[in-house]
Amino acid sequence: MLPRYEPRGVEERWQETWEAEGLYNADPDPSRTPYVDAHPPPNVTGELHTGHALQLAIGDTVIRMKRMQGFNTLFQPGYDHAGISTQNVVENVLLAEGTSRQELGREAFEERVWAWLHEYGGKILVQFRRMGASLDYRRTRFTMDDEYVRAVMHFFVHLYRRGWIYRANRIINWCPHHETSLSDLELEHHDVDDTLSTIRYPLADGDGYIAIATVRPATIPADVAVAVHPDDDRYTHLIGREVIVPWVERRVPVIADERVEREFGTGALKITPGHDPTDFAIGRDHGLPEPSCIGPDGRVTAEGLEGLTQKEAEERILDWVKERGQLEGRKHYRHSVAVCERCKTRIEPRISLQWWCAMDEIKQPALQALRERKIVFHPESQHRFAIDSLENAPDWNISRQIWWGHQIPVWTCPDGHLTVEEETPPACAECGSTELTRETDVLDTWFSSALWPFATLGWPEETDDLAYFYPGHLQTTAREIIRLWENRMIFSGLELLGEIPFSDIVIHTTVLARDGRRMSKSLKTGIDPLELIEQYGTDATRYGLMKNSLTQDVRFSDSALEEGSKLSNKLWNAARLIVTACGGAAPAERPSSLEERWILARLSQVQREVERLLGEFDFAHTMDELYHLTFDDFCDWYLEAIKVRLYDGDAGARATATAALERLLKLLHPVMPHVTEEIWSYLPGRRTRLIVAPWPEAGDESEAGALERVQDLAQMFRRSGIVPALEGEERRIFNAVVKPERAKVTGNADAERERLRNEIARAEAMLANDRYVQNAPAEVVAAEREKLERYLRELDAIGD
RNA sequence: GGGCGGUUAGCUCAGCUGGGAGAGCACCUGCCUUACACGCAGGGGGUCGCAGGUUCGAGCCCUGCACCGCCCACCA
Repeated sequence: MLPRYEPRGVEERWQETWEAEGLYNADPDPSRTPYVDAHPPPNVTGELHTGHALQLAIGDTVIRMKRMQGFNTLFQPGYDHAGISTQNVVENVLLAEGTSRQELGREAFEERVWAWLHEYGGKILVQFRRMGASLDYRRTRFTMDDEYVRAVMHFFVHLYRRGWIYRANRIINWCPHHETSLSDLELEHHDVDDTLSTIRYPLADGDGYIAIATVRPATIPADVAVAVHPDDDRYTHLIGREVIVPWVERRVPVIADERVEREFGTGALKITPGHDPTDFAIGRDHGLPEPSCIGPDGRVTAEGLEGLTQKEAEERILDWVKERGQLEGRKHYRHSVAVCERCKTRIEPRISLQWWCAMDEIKQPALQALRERKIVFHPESQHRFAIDSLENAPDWNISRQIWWGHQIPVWTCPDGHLTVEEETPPACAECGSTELTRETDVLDTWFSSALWPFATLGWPEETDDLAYFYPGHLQTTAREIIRLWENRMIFSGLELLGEIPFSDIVIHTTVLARDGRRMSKSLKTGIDPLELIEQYGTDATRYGLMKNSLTQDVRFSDSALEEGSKLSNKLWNAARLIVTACGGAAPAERPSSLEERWILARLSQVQREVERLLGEFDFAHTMDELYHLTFDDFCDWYLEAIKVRLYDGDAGARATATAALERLLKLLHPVMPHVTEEIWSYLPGRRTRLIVAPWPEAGDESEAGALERVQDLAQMFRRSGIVPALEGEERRIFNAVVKPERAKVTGNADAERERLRNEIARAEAMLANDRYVQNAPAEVVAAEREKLERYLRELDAIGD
């Protein structure tokens, strides 16, 4: 064993061994209790980032503890086809080749995607292995697997037959680059510098004008009205009259609607139902037409402006308006604008025929389960948010006009009858026509994600896996995914299987870049976990990531990983001492001395604490406990105290030391699996791998404080140089650890006496305060008295 | 514009139901003590964002303010 622990090589070796020996495998076994974490499937085109790494560390730590505790653990791996995202990647490849998906056609394009995926996709699972994640890789699922596709089709047909899926023409978010609809949740909002133009619309009867403010003059050709607030005195006399829309010179009415903000702009709003969500809502309520002047590609279609970009059309229209003296002014205006989260193209609100899933009924059981806390969020504060967002969830736009994904299983005959089946039907269900054409839209990626916890287990087939492993337990995810995914898994699970898919949701925090900004590829602020692993090792990276973050988003800091690195090295060297000194001493807890009873009690105490903390998914404090147990208690006190006895060949000390080390390794294994397994392999009499070794029984902890007095006096000795009056075992331990004959004292006795006298004076003053003694709880006062007595005794021990 | 979280040592963060301000890193001092110098021992350093209030006692509770971050949101 080398003096310095070197994770490189060791970690890969154990990762391969564990997997090869089948120790990650989970199979139904009625004699054991399952524990399941269906790990969030990353995008098939993705690469490991810090969020994944943290998520894996958290999930794997819990899974490893549960596995040692005897649960039949299933840590489910897989990846997601990520519709738009993947299509985007492959389209970029095509672009570089000078072609496009339109040129290839749909079938050839899909083949290209598959080909690309076979070559480059799914590599992220290789990176998952480097995090030491004990996923059952045999069970890797992909949301485009044949079985999974069948599950998605089944889900769609199920919802359709329930009457919850319908088709409707509504205004939706349209990405002109991908030429598809997007749900509200797939947008980002960016602040942009824009120009607000004030334009006069002349009254049709030639008597003055009404001025409106707009940031999008290019949509003027599709205006169908001008709206004002019903109580706006400036305009009430104009309601019901008509104005003339510039450029197209069409007469449209002035209407009244409360949704118009009187304070904004001129207080008059041009109504363009075809290109603005608010206008669309107002237009529907007033029964207005819904013309369009912008095509799916974002270019203008209005007469006289065909094929122009919106920018060009805007200039033409503004010139037109200016020539006629109708341009009242233009001013700088900064506001937030929706963009496609994938390509950052500005969203074009557009009326389009889409498939929807009605939410009213399907969400009710989920809301009830959440309100009854059958699912617990960690931290608790996210619980309210989950309920609120589900309560307010609008109908779900589930169709996308892209090519990569699950094609909607709806067929139409020439008469327009719809046939909805899981597999291609032979003929129209209504008229028997065999001339069927399939719906070209695909489903929203999250539609298939919603099935992850049970489609991975074979649903809709009634498999043994499903019966045994469903419902699961743990779910780890980021905050922004709650509405997109968590809520949808919950209502789908309840609807299809009648049970919640998991019991605990850990919302981990966002790790920010070193400078406090968000990690992002485009800003180049990202931190590559593989580089961290290269530098610190997997164990240290796991430790460092979990040490960070609890309630608030936290900046990435290397010092936490360095700490992890030190911990693994410290553990390694402690083991080296015990292994070399004890040789093949069989581990046995037979404490014959105070420090041995103490360390065993401390191990039990910390174990209970770790069990409690991990039960609450409090990872940062778990790291803290383990670090101090290892450094302060195990190494600096216990090992220092028994070192000499180990060298002297004391059989009891050797057996106990080996046993204590075993317990320490077990406590650390869930967090630092590799270094602990490596050390474990050096210990005598090994029967099983540590990964599947039984979690220890926490024992008696009554002597966990037994060394406190010696520790206090040792510190005092180092400050004052005065050897305290200690006897028996306490004297022996003091001499073994502190070595008075060799220790150089840095402080002095006078300073120590001074410190104690000050403490005594403070305590006496507190106890002399009547209001304190009368009002403070009795135990607080009693504790103060004890402290005073202790100070007096210590002062006595070093001589006044 | 809503909702949530934050503001504690030079840096990154802990401080559980109010009871003598903590950790790791960095810094200073002493030690190459035969497990580990990624070590051991000791130390310096903080009006706990600001202003009020409740209390015998406030980092923690209440009110107001100021910054910072995240999520959400149809003022064109």
